[in-house]
Amino acid sequence: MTAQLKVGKRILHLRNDLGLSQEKLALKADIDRTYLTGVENGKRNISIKNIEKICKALEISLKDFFNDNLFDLN
Amino acid sequence: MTAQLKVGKRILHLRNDLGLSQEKLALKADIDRTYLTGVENGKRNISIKNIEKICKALEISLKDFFNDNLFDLN
DNA sequence: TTTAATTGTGACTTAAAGTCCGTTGACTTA
DNA sequence: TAAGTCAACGGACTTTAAGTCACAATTAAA
Repeated sequence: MTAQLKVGKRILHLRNDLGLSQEKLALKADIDRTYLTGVENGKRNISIKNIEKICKALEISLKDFFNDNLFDLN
Repeated sequence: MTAQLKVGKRILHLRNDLGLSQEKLALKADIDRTYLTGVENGKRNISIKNIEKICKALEISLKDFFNDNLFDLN
């Protein structure tokens, strides 16, 4: 699994926890809804700036965002 | 402090722990030497793919890379 | 079973990422 | 003082992520 897909899965999971639609989250993060779709599906090689934007909208630190088994070695 | 700068500081710190020069690490990570300089100095908005490349070269997981006070909530 | 909300896709432009060439200055050691 | 390593920087490129759009497809709910 690529890193992009891991990031996408993580965002999807956290977004569902908050009960937000892609559109609501995209608005909150000030990014395009269809871009967020691409990120969640691992189609976009997202940058640290946009990861940070999304983390802020998800109300989570970068530390906690990556603190998941997904991001363990292999 | 921007997320880019935090990433740069983290890479620098881990690189020094391993006693590697920028050039050695860049070679190991298969990225450009001058690009790594920019990343370490917080001038580059690095993507998740390249963060992963550098983490592999630093022999650390993404989870551990971001498991640092730098990446706590403000 | 139509309507409405939500998510996914392809294609595109443009702004920036990333590479490759080199130079410079600081520091170290022979 | 010459030679080497290292980090930072710059110009000129090529490649790719960011960002947007119209529309299709899926799901929920009425």
